[in-house]
Amino acid sequence: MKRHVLIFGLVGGLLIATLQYTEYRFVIIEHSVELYSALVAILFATFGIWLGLRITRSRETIRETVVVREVLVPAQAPAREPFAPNTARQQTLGITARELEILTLIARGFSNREIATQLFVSENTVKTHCARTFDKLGAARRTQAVQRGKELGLLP
Amino acid sequence: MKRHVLIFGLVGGLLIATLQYTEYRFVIIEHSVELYSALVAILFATFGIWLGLRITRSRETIRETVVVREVLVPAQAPAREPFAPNTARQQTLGITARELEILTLIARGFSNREIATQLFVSENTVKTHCARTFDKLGAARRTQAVQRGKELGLLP
DNA sequence: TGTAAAATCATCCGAAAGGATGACGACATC
DNA sequence: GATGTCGTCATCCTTTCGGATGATTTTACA
Repeated sequence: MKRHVLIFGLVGGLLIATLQYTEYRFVIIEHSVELYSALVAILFATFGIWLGLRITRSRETIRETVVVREVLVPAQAPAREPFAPNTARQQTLGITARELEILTLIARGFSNREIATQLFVSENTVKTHCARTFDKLGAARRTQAVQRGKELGLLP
Repeated sequence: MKRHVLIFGLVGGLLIATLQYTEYRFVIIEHSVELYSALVAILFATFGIWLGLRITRSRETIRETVVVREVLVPAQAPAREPFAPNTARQQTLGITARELEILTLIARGFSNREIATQLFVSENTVKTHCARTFDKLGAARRTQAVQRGKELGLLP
């Protein structure tokens, strides 16, 4: 709620500031009353809409809790057929087998250190592979690399 | 909620009062009406956008879950496209809608900062949600959380 | 109206991850 | 033998993550 006031105040302040800045270039106009009325109208129209949406929202939450019961179905991962990575794409991207191997381990949620232990290499090596892979995939983070890998068919 | 109305009205009234007060210190030009209108339009457009985003955000999560339930009824059908998160598992794990929302964004490869920007919250908040989600999933890293989420049918 | 759950935000601190860069050996190929 | 690729390892530095903890606000509900 503090934010509401803050933002409102900000908008107001901005308006005032702008008006003050342009002070010398403006004169009072004859229709200012109508203008202000319009402003107030807009303000309260928006406010009304906001209020309306807010009220109707509480009803939908009730409907939600009613329906909750009828579903308890697990509905889970279908039997996964052996995954075949897209080797063509891998080659066009210039991703080596080792890099894909490490990307797979990243996707399984391992840290660099854990990967290094599993592959019997140093953590620095893993990081190098990571950096190269991220570069080839255009990723900045490992989660992004995993996502890209799945999109490109490199990962299951 | 009643307090919202009060404060909104108060701030609004204050804004109007300020505008009326400064009215006497302004000068006019020929196109002031257009400029004025444009200014007000821009301001309230911005305000409206913020408002709209805020509203849709709150109810989106709710509506989402409702739709999801209807889709989930035909259960074990493999039709892959419309993904239905495993709500039962989500509830047994105590993962809230917001947490799942953030987990989804993590899976898409966004950083905490990016997620914070998208959801209009602070990075600290995202981190809090992350920590809670990781705890509930028994994950130590975000990649691991994503992996667990997919295993449990929370993510596509 | 009071309460409990969610969501929000913050700060401190250490660990993990990432960027940039250089280097070295194994191996294949031309 | 020169060249190129790949895998390996390192250092320095910055950014991002994650853990722990406390606080306030919002929302739903009894």
